[in-house]
Amino acid sequence: MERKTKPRKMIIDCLNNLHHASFDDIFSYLEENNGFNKISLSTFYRNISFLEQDGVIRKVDSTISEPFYELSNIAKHDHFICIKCHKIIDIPRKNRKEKYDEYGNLIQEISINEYGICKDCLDKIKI
Amino acid sequence: MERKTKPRKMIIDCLNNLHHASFDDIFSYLEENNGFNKISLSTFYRNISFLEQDGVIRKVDSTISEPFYELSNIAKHDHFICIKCHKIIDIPRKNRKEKYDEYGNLIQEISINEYGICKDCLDKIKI
DNA sequence: TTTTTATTGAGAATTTTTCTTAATTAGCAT
DNA sequence: ATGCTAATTAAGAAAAATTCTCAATAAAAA
Repeated sequence: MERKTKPRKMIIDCLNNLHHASFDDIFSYLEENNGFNKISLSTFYRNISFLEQDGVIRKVDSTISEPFYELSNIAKHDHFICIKCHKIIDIPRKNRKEKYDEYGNLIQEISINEYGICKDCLDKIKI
Repeated sequence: MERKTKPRKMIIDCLNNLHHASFDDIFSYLEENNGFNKISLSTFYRNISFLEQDGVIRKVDSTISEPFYELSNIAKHDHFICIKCHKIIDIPRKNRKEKYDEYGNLIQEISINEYGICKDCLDKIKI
């Protein structure tokens, strides 16, 4: 049976706050928010994979930076990744359902990453 | 000055043949096609990053399997990845140019991975 | 509260990646 | 062709990342 342990709760807590966080981001968060108790690195590794296998969190790859994690209890969406500030913005996705492409392959899931310059960075440049 | 050394030529040779290959795939290829000479692991690591930095090869991430490499001297395209046989199929891409999204972010590049069941696997299931 | 058993923490063990250095070799000049 | 020079290699050492082991702990059930 799966138990709601402190490390697991803190990882979820972290992602509820940060929304997108790399492995190291999450680990730092746990260290900072765990008072004087230590969080064991091996426990951390174990739980990241555990939560990932379990479908609680989701790993997203990025060409320009570390892979990051997000909670998967939210609607599927695409990601805009700013090449200047590395901010990640969730982009709502139109409802896509399974369909066959023109070659006869059945597309069940699509993952889209958009790379570019976010509005904030554009504004800074213009000023 | 950059030299066309044997290891580098063989990596490119490998990708010319296999089109998509993981780190291990490429290393195995080099071992098998290098006669009695050994290829050093450190040299291999060095050259994979070298060729990647240099823009000769490109790394593509996949949720369901190891990241794979491909030559980058071919037109940009999307990828269909079969969740059954893990085959990767290049999908031609309509010409996409820079554009602003509805939030004011400038999209310069899009990476699309499609996951599903390829035609070959579908055919096998149907029979 | 007590019992049961999944989970933790700490460090050892393993695996992956990078670094170091003498020997080699690709490409240029002769 | 032959020799020169600097980039590159092979091999192993070193460092970094990940997994494993197991006694101690703590969540959930009784």
